[in-house]
Amino acid sequence: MSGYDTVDRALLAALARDPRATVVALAERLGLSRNTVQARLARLETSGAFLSFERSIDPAPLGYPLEAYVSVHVRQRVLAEVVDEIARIPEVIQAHGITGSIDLLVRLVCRDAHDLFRIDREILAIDGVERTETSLAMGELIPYRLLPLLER
Amino acid sequence: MSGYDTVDRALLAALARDPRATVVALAERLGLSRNTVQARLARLETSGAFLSFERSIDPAPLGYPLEAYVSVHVRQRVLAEVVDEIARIPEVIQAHGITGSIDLLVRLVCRDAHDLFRIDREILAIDGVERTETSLAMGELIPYRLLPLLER
DNA sequence: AGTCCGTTGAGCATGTTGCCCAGTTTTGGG
DNA sequence: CCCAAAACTGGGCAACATGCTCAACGGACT
Repeated sequence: MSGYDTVDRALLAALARDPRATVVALAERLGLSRNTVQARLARLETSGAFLSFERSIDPAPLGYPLEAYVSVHVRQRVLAEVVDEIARIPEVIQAHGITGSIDLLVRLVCRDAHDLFRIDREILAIDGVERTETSLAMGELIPYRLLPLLER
Repeated sequence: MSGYDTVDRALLAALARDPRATVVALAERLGLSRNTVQARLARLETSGAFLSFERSIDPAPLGYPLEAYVSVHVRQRVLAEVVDEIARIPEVIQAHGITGSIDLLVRLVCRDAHDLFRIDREILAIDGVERTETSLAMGELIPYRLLPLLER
């Protein structure tokens, strides 16, 4: 299942470098035939190698320049319900269940600090939420990247 | 600068729903002329509305099914150096400087729990790192999304 | 030997892209 | 209120990429 061979990784790396690259361009860059690249790309696509395109849209120009992580402690029994409630908040863009003392790590974007407080209160008001801990992301010190992993 | 009008947001939403949609398809879906859509798309692109394509590549099939967040406490003076060192670890896919007691929130992927421990030790060994707190992401309870924000 | 799989080169119809232009509508400032 | 700038529209066009098919070649494995 996990089996990507060297060619697949090279293809993904080339794509990561230049997402707009045409199939023919990728083919000659990798020294492969256009047919091969097309087949492999199709296989990668259907095998689910690509995530939603939403991840590539920058929330900042939309008016949400700030990103924050909110750790949410939840009464275990009602975790599912709490998640449902949190999912209703549009500013929440992702949430992970995590190990450790914290139950939920919620990732959200907001317009400003005031906005963040509002959303935080909204989460706190949810039944089953015991405590939250909000951390404002000040800067992306290491910008999202996958190339180091692809190039190994 | 932040100014996206209704049409831009609709365009982005349509794109988020169907990333492979052709320009003509988007045009008729929005009831606009192909020329307009093409112009707006070009403007969005050059204005930096889109982030790197790497974000749309799933690390899991690459052999890294696990994701983890590591909170890193750093001696303030050497923050930059610590970030440089952490950036050398290929499994690190992102890092934010955040407010609160924690200095650095590092996001990484790994092959398994053993792998995670190894990387954690690697971070701990960096000069200037005082303490780390590792949380394994158990599941994406709310999958990454931007549509709720686009649709308002 | 025989079979399967990935690759290659070729070809072809179709659709999309990127660009041009002129005319019309909408927008915002004076 | 009017004018000018900006945005939108419809049309057209050449170049190109796509998706698909086919036959042929090599390597790996039974």
